[in-house]
Amino acid sequence: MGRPAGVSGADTMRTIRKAAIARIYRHGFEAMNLRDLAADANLRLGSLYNHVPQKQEFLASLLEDIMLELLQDFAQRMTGLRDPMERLLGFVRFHIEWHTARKEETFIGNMELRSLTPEQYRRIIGLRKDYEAHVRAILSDGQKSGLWKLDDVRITTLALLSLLTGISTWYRDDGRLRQERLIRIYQRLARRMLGVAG
Amino acid sequence: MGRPAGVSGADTMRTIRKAAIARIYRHGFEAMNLRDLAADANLRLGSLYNHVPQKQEFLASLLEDIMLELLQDFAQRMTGLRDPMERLLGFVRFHIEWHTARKEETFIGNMELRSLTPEQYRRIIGLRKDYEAHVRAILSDGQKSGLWKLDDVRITTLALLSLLTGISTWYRDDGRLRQERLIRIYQRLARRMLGVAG
Amino acid sequence: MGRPAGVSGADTMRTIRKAAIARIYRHGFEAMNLRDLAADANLRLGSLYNHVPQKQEFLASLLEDIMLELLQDFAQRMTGLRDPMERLLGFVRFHIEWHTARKEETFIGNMELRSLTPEQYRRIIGLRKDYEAHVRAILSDGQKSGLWKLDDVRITTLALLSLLTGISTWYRDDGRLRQERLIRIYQRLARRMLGVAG
Amino acid sequence: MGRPAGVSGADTMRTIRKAAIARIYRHGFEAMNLRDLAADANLRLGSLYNHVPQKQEFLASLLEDIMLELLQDFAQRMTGLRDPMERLLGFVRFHIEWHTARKEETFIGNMELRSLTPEQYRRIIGLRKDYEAHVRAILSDGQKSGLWKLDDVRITTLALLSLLTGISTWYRDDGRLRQERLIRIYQRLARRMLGVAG
DNA sequence: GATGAATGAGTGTTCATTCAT
DNA sequence: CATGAATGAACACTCATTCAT
Repeated sequence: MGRPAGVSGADTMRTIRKAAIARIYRHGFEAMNLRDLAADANLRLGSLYNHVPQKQEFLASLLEDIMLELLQDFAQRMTGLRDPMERLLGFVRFHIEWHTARKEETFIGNMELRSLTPEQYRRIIGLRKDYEAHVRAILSDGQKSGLWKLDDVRITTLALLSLLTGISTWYRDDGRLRQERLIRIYQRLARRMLGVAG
Repeated sequence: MGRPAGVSGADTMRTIRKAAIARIYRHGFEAMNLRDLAADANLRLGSLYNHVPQKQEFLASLLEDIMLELLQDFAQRMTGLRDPMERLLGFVRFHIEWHTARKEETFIGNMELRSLTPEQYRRIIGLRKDYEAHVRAILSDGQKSGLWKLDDVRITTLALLSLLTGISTWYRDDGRLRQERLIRIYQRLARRMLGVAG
Repeated sequence: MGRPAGVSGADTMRTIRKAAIARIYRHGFEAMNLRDLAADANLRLGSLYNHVPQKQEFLASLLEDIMLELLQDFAQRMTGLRDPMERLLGFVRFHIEWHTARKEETFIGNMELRSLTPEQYRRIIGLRKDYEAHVRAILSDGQKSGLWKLDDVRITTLALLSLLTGISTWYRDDGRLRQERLIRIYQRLARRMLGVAG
Repeated sequence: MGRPAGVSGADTMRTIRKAAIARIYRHGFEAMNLRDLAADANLRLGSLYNHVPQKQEFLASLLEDIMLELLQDFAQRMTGLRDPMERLLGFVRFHIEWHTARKEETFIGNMELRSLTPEQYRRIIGLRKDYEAHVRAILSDGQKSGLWKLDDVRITTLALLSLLTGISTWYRDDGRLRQERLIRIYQRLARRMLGVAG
């Protein structure tokens, strides 16, 4: 009943988060019950609460972490890129790589916002807006420097994000398209959409 | 107690469906409880079952109806259009009009598939594929007739659908953009994305 | 599973309240679990919630009803009595009769105040103060009319109430003292305590 | 982690008991959870068990200690008093002093008996009876020596105890009455109640 | 002696579903 | 058709207790 040998809290936590993401991805947050989640982490239900506060707050922290990681990885990838075109292509590549490698995370990051309390919703949606703002900055800079001429930068940002994020709804690792090819196709679609010869 | 004057069964049914769609839209199917739904239709919980089968089957029928209406409206709108470019622009207009006018329906049509049983899932997803096939046919025909030259028709179909459907995640009736302008912008984005001068 | 023949909601409610009072009396509110309470009323746990809102709110409503009944019965009994001495003796009789006939109710009415939320506490304690005020009025009137001469009316009120209410902690229906004799003894103690020859 | 400097086991124990008494006083034994209790003593839950046996047994030992202290302090105070009247007044003073100085202890000593196991109950209630017996002896001796003439010594003992113990339900250290005055008032009430001119 | 972690047995509460009236 | 009431299965969450470290 006490602590088994060689078990660290941080490890357990990681296992729980992974399992939660998988479960939420498959059937949604509401449909995930904590008994099963505990079982995934080789715990009894009660033990889960040594790691997780409340189901509801757990979701928020999960989504927040996902968004923070996304932002951080994005920042790192964009480091050093100046030219808007270069940044555009870099962004497309990054977004697809992230959204295919972290398919489950991004999916629930988009779907489960409605399961948040209003307060939590504001917290997470803020991070989302940050990401959006970075993308908008790229389009805006390209617009200013005459690289492309858009009807509406704001709308085009949202359109571009929808276009790319949509991938996560059908992408399968074992699908017929190698990821590299997928990136090339979407980079071209993006360039064209902005009216740059592709 | 008998039926209150002036209330017909079909009306009640419509009220229930509307209320269900609104509730599912806001917080998801799992989070909709039937007592509240009944209240929306001015019924007590027990009475709901005079109109609705099982919660689960109710969802399936809701989604099916939505998809059938979408397909039917689409077919009607496309009638008489031959030229792929004309069809493309018509489709963009139709899709946006439908997805903004029926924002809640389309949203749950995309989100709640995972709440279906496998059997129901197959049933509904089939209709979805039909819609997709119609769109793919447009792109394919344009490709054959040399109107545009796409890397991958299948992928581009999905991309186009994501692009357009994404609108329903942020569109607000009272937003700054009139719908007509939105359609124009997206028609241009679509044309450009296919590599047709916009 | 539906409603059994000949069962009325009001009857069930009465049964539940009675059972709850008995259970709370014996082991306290916290120790009363709703599964057992339901069983006392021949219900399954879920059915209890057709009659009871929340455990917490149920307690408050129980205590409130007890206090309201006490006040009402008190008012009725005091009707027509003017002379402070008559009222004093009438009050002693009433209080003992009520607190022995309704031993369980009064006991939990005194004990379970601490299980209330602050809000509920204020609600109930207000009624209690009303009862106290009625008793104080008797002592005060007697003081004014020179029937007795007390050091402190307020304190004596509390003392008198403690004196009488204490009975409910040891009184047993099958005890050696007939109730009538008990009343006589306490009436004498009360008169004496106020300094009136007994 | 080792023991922090300057903290002895006995101190910790005292802190825990104090905290327990305060918590039980406020919301009852059942409502006191050990995690919070540990926190009060600056401990984590697990560490509590280095000091405290079982929750249940802890309560019994708490109540027993309280009763033992009461008895011991009572015996000490009564030492040397012979005359029943002197003993009566001495008892009233002692009881009030103890029950106001140790308000929390006496309160839970009266309230939490029902949370004991039958075995523990017998153990504690025995001590209570001892105290009662001492008080009864005073009344009985006074009766024999003709100091007062009571209808029923046993009942009057209980009445006297209720009268005095009731103070602990409303007494506040910062209240309007100085303790000395309170004692005088109650000594008078007691004398009068026994029919001795006050 | 202190701590983090695990555990099992509850415990209140929700909810879809059924059915006599 | 509407309704009140019953039911079982689930569910999130709590808590006393234990024990390797």
